[in-house]
Amino acid sequence: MMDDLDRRILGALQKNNRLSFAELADLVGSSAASCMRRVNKLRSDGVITADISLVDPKAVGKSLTVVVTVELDRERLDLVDDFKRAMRAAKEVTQCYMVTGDADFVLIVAVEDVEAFDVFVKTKLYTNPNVRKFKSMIALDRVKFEPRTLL
Amino acid sequence: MMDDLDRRILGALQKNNRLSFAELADLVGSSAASCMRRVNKLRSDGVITADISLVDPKAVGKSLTVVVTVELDRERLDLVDDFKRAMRAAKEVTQCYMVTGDADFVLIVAVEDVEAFDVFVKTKLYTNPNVRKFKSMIALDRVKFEPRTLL
DNA sequence: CGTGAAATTAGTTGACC
DNA sequence: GGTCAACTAATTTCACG
Repeated sequence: MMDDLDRRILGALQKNNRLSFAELADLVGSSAASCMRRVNKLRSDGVITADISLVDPKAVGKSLTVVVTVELDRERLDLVDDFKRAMRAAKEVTQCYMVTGDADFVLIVAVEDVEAFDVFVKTKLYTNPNVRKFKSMIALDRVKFEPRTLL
Repeated sequence: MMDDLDRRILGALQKNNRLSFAELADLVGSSAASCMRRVNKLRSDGVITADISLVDPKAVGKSLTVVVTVELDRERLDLVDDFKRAMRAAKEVTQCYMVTGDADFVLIVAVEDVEAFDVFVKTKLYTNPNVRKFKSMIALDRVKFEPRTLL
């Protein structure tokens, strides 16, 4: 299973995955060889799901982030699955959570501008017969974005 | 500024940043040298904000994701800044958006379990005098998580 | 699990078209 | 911007303790 050293390694790689194994070993207090073995295993085991660059949305013209809460008409299992599929396929949707509470789904939508958001709403939400209502909250500030899962 | 080749490079690196420049060049239809120059510039220009590993939350015991909407008491600028600072400092908060609409802030909180979420709520929200109310929506399914900013 | 050494591959720099 | 060559640094494999 996973020990504390693995957790420290994951903590470091979630901040920076371009460290050399020597640098990583230094950070977590181990040896480069051990770090390499562990990191490779973490990748093949699917603990590390991807290694990616994060891009500043504004720098690439996606200056509008919108948080959308969605209520489905009724929560029949096949309708829910349909909606999930649609959200996975929607390029504007960077994150989608199925939730309990006031809403059924929460979306994080990244688009160029309000026109592009309008297009998204009209083509992906209004046209979906399962969507009963939705609320849009436009992000004024992306205060924090650290897609980490442990410290 | 940024041309189409830069955008293709960013698109590729947002899926996988462990490609060699030769592989990257192949993918985007350019040369390794050109890719290296561009990627280094994209990093130094802050277009690429970070290079990180994504970790499966369940694999490391953070099986609970909660979307929290927060309303502040009044939106005085100093209070807003205080709240932002607190959220940036809160290890449980992986994302924080300041928004318009029904809420003032939307948080994505990642914790081990409901007890840990309870601790978060009590120490970071209830004790904050600026927080008027908040609503928690527990994620039943992390349908999509692609922290990309362009396709 | 850690070390060190050898082989391989990738990153980096500079000269050139 | 592309190509090539040369150098440096990192990854990978292996033998060993």
